[in-house]
Amino acid sequence: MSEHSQDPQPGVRRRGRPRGRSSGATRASILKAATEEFNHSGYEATSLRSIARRAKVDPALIHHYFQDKTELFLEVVHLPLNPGAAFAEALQGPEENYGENLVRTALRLWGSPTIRPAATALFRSVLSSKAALNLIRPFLQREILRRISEPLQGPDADYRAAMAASQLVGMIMARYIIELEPVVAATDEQIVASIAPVLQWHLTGRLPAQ
Amino acid sequence: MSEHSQDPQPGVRRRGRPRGRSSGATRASILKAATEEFNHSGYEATSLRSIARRAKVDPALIHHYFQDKTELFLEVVHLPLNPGAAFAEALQGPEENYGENLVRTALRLWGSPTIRPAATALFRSVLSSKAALNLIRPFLQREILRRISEPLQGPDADYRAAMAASQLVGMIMARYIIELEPVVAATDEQIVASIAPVLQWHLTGRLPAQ
DNA sequence: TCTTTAATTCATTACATGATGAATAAAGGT
DNA sequence: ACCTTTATTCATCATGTAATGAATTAAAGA
Repeated sequence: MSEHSQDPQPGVRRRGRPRGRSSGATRASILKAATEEFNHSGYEATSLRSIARRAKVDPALIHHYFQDKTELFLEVVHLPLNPGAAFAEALQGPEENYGENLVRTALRLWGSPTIRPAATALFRSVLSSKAALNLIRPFLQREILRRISEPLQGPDADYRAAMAASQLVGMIMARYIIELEPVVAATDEQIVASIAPVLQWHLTGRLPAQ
Repeated sequence: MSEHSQDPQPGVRRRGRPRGRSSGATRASILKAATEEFNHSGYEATSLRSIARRAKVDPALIHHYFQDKTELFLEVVHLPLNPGAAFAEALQGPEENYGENLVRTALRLWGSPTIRPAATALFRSVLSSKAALNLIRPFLQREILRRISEPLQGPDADYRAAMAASQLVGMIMARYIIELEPVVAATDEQIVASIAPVLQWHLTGRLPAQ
């Protein structure tokens, strides 16, 4: 008889549409759970089931909202990410500010609690396989590096932009992916003080005027 | 009748021990195939079957030589890798050479065809999941960063060592993992010229004397 | 020559995964 | 009141995975 009682067993949802629940909420909670899981384990090692578990939802429900795993992943990383524009903006002012503007832009992007998990998820997943990397390398070249090298002059502008990017990427890795203690603990201003001159050096071959 | 003929069907090996084949050879070829696969796809996305396929061997044979997947992976990355000692050696001479010595050490390590695939395999696999990262972060702190910060003075030695490491890691990523065209094409000397002053700056807060 | 040991493939197990197609229950429109 | 749409779980499938235990063949040792 107790199975005919209608008290909702906690944690287990009854089959069928629940009372007064608007669609957007669970869809968003699936996206949130997916972001966290992809961020933690990368694309390959994340299973739809682990996402469903985290979102407290049946795995099949994910397929109701998203066609398949890759579509879900793309939505996770596409939503908040448009770094190209941000970096282009960083290179507006006078040349001697490029370095500082770039670090500050990166720190601002990764400082945002909506952008950071998506961005690190993308990082993790892309770095974990050559195949995934080949997919986004053109985007990287075109959308990021191109914009950085554009305002530079000289035949090796591409090389210098890439070297600057390498320091930026290294800093992001150290602080947000590897999470090296001293880099995590440092203030944004310390990071700027360390990194801006380096970017300036890579980009222009000169040091910032002090 | 043709199935009773004894001409060896090419590509398919007969069951049982083959003629005149010494153990070490296939074991080594499995290791080589594993290195390549782990390097290409990272730990998670690499299957024992894909390794077996590449080594032209039955999957079960892998278990004959290696207990399980993780043991195989550990052997792939443990064999050629002892970067701690190499970096410690780089910090022997006078302080004004630290930067240059460090880049050259990194370039030499990654230049070796036996070290490079194992090292990038480790990179890929470790970066792709927080769990894997937590496993080797202590090693990283103790074996690498500690050695870099040791000869430095000042209260923020750990921070400066970490920042230097961030530029090193960024360069390695750009050149060997992401494979940005201009960085791949650059000569070792160009890289040294770009990176050594940066490391020097991070480590000592000063630029190299020119 | 006989026996043991090693190298190999084959057959199978147990399980996780992504995906699909119901079934069920409520909401919303007519 | 009906019908359609939507949100949800359930049952199930096909596939791929790591792993294990034979079976088979040859080498090595006695």
